[in-house]
Amino acid sequence: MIRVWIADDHTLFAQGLSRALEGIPDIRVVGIAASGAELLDSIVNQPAEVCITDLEMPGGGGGAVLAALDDTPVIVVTMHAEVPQREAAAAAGAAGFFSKSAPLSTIVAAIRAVAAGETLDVSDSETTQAILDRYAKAQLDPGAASLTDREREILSHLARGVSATDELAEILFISQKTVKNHLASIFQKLAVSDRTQAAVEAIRLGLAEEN
Amino acid sequence: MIRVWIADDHTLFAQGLSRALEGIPDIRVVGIAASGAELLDSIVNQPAEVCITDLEMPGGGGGAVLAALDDTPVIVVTMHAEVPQREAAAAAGAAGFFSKSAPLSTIVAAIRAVAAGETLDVSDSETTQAILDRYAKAQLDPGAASLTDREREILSHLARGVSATDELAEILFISQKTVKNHLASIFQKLAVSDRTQAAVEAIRLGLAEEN
DNA sequence: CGGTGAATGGGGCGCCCGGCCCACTGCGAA
DNA sequence: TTCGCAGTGGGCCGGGCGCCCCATTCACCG
Repeated sequence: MIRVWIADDHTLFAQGLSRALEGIPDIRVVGIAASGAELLDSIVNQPAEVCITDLEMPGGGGGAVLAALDDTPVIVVTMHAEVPQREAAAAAGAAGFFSKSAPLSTIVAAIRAVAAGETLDVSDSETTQAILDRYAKAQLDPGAASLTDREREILSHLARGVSATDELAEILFISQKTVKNHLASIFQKLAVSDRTQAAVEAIRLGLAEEN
Repeated sequence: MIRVWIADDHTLFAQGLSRALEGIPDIRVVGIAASGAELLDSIVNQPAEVCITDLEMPGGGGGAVLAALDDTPVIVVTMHAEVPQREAAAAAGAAGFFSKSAPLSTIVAAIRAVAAGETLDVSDSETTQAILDRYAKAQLDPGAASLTDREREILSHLARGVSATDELAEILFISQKTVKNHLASIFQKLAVSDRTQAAVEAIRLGLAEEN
């Protein structure tokens, strides 16, 4: 579980990014700040493995964050992704640099990469891309990662509110007994004890959107 | 259920806003576009009640959207929320105008307001705020709206994976029988038949974050 | 060719869940 | 003051859920 702090004066962006990251099973947003100073104040009580910050902010921008946080990797996400900003951020110690035009999946991969100790060289986009590819897929819990296709399919229905054994059997064209067998296997892998907890976990893992 | 289109070349912002709005029970994001032209192309096949767009975008900005969509209200959300932009957007027929520094709750209220036919006068912030206050709370399903405090409390625990009757009773300091009575009342109000469906619905209604 | 695991089924069993009655207390509104 | 409702609690009962055994088929892999 990678804990992340977000600092951005564009509240909508920060809240939206936070919500989006909440859908990533191995990432948790522990706080949102509207300025670099606010972030530095709060991160003491609420530590994190990675910080995401904008550069230009009223009341202390990302530069202060880069200067103050030596042991926590900082990813800079800004609108003005020109070469001067890239180089300035890199010189200040940024572990990554991305435009707000980048897709969510890129930021997610970058968070995992810098959390693992990687530094994304802003001047070498090829190497950066290669590193991001290696961190593209979520580091799922050992249990969730071993789910089979059929089990994931059942979980997606559970996450949408199809909970009765007979309904699941009808949808999947299998006997009720097989549904219960799959569920028993799911319970074990997710370390839960009933289908309600399995549904909650399935939603957290983002399985509701599949199929 | 208010259907919303989002057009913004800042992919991260658009995806984040989309995710954030998905947590609002009476709003559904039906599409994301990276430019105004892309939005106008796609909205034909996938209609919506409200559009949210940035102004400056490569490949057709929000101006084209404002000009083309007469019957669908358009909310402009941009970083440069200066007076000239506000007035230009209003003259072009924007139903609302907000900075990306605005909190999510403001945008949510604005979506509901313009979906109901209101026009948010960009030059009169007092009147605008009064209108937004009236649309601050979600238009919940008749069932969900009649939930009592205790029922909401139980749902919030369900949404976090506390599903067993004895655990719920222990947390709430009441007997297991009372827990089951509350659950029976919840099932009726939410039109569901078991606690798994209730948990899924509770998460959809955003009750997991409460308490 | 044998092994492993996924997917499909079966039987039995104990217990909890959900549905249906009911009662009492306390608070606020009519 | 009376009425309604939220919150608390009880009893009863049938059915479904979760858990434990088991078998068969098929694909893949060493």
